[in-house]
Amino acid sequence: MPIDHDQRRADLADAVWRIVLREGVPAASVRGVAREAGLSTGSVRYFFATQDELLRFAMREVVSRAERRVQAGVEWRTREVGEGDPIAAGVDLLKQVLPLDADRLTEARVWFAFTAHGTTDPEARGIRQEADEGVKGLCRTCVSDLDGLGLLGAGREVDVEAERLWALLDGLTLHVLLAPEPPGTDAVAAVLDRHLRDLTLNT
Amino acid sequence: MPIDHDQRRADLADAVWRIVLREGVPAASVRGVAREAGLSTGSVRYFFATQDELLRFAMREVVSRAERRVQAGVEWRTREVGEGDPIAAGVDLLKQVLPLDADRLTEARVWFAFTAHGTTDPEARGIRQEADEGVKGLCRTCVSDLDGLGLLGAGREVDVEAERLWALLDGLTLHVLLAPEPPGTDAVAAVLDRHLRDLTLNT
DNA sequence: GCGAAGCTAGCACAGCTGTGATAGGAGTTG
DNA sequence: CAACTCCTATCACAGCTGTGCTAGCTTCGC
Repeated sequence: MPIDHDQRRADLADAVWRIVLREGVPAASVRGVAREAGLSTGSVRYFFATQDELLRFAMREVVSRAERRVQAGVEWRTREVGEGDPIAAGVDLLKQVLPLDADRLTEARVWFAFTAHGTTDPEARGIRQEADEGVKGLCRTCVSDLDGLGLLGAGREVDVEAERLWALLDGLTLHVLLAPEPPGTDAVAAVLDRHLRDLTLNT
Repeated sequence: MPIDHDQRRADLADAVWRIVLREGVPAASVRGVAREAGLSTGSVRYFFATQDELLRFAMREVVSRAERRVQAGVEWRTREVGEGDPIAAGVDLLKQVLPLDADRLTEARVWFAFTAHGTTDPEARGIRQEADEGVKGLCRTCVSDLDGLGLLGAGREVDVEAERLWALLDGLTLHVLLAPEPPGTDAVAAVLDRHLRDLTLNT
């Protein structure tokens, strides 16, 4: 019975994650990952010809997981928007990409590490930018939904507000990751709520 | 005539910066830095006993430069606040910590690389957090100045707004660093201006 | 039984790493 | 002149790195 390649690759990506979390991207050597996964370097290199390939796969895995979560959130959201509170709907959607529970915190940490690694590796940089487009789109959706409902304050432009909301979102993520005592879920949600509510005010 | 130690250490920090910019923190090996600075590893290690010491010094150098710049900005600002436009004064002050010219862009890149490295090295993490306190304080100053002038919108809390402004600032920095076509100075200033102006609106 | 995949483990190579230790060349001071 | 400090360069050690290569193991299809 042959081995499930996808499963193996996912397991190896998992091993990469664990090492990245403990010791950072540079420590994710082929030998280290092999040890972490309980395999030999030869086996690892049977599934990933080169180290870069392995690392990039592990990085893309972050995007995949986040995408699945957001996808589910979007469907759930369409109901909520219809039910009346578009602000709360926006907050709930944006919270999906913030590291507010253990799993997403792990993802965000790994993601951040790879982002920094992207300063060196152009392909990693590309993956980051691709994912960023998605998040940016999410922010734009929130703003233009408000606009569509006639709730966007007078004198506000969708472009500027989307950009601002996006920056706020990434800033919040950064602070949850780096602060000595990270803001709690409620605090983050409050900031988000306040921001979206401000978008309804006339300038 | 003996050598100026401070100057030498600064030169070595400079060499570290150049390597970090080109190839990332992990590439800043003792040998590499020595080569970059035109010295031998022995010489480097005469001024920095260990690699960590060298790296941490290079990281602190970012903070030193930024602090000098902001310090100057603060004095310049007190005049401006008095002259009447506290919003513009706030924008000008906050722009000091954003990577809006070549020098500050360089600093920010290096800083970001070290921040990520801080996930591994606790001392680097500490340096980041210390500097973050400064930036956070800057944001708080902007908000509470508005409050002091009676310009803060009704129903707004200084704490929440400072936190939000800080997140926005860090998010903007991140985007300037990572975006494929970074927002221009004007766009960033516009976002900042819009944000500060919003703070004067009643909720 | 036999061969052919699919997968694993291990070795070898060349090159890098941080750091300890030591020898030598300047320049100043006695 | 000698002794001294300051600074530099170099060698050595042990250990890590990515990757090429090969031998052996299972498990399948015939």
